[in-house]
Amino acid sequence: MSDNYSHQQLDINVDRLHLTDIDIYVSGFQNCEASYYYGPAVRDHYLIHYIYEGKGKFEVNNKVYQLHTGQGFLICPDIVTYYEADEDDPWTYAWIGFNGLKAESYLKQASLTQKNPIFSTDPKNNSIESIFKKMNSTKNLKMVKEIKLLGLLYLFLAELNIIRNNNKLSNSDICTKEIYLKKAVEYIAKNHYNHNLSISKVSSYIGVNRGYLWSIFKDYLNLSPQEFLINFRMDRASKLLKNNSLSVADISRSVGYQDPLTFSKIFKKVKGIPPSKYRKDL
DNA sequence: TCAACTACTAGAAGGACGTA
DNA sequence: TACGTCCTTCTAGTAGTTGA
Repeated sequence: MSDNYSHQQLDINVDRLHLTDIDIYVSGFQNCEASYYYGPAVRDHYLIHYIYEGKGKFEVNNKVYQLHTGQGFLICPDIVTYYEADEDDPWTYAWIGFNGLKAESYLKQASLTQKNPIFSTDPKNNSIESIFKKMNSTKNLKMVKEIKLLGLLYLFLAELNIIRNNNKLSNSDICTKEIYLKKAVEYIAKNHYNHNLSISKVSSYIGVNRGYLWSIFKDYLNLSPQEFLINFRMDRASKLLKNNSLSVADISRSVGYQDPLTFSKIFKKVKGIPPSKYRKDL
């Protein structure tokens, strides 16, 4: 089973699947020097930059975007990007990095995608800028920093949605296949992966034919439903192995395998080493 | 044309047993 | 307790088909 999956539309990477809707990775602020650049490089999460002032260029997918004050750009996971501050009027920007089960979906609702990574704000009523300023003001906080950033990120996505009139979107605008896929992923993730779950049960729950569900998974994730489920279980098991009070048998039952031997075999196949050795190497 | 389904076959899951 | 090998059962993958 390959670790690298190229996906047609959703860009969901199984290695980075989260059990939460949104996980905040990083946030920051930078007053760049002339011609300061980053890349070409890839990120393992979504990263949004907002330009407070100045100019610069952003390159992705062989396209070059000349950007200025009040604009911003999205970097998607596993996509090579390059950005550089202007020589005469270098930009000052803020950024926030995140990932999660609903990251892709929320960005899409705000019309921010790999193919459409640029956004612009209204200078007369710049609610986006005030949100990023509030994000920057959390830098000295400790316990509540992530919670506050999470709230501000949701607010940013909602504001962007309003700016682009995407709040008029109805469910009928969302592809049926994506709804099936989302329901399947949620069914697996929300406490069904740790039971005796088969792909037939998932397809029955959604109300589509198993073969048809397989083709949807392949189209969007370049994975079969079974591969997705196994990857999800092994990812969860890897996290549980950090807890030394749980035996391998306990963990195998916790991720849906009644037989610890079967679990060990599959874990070794996916991760390359048996669970006991994986724990020792931690 | 494409969403959705059918049916055949390969291979994954898991049980039994042995070993360290 | 954890893992390896062998074997059987049955589930999942997918090419081909249907029908709106």
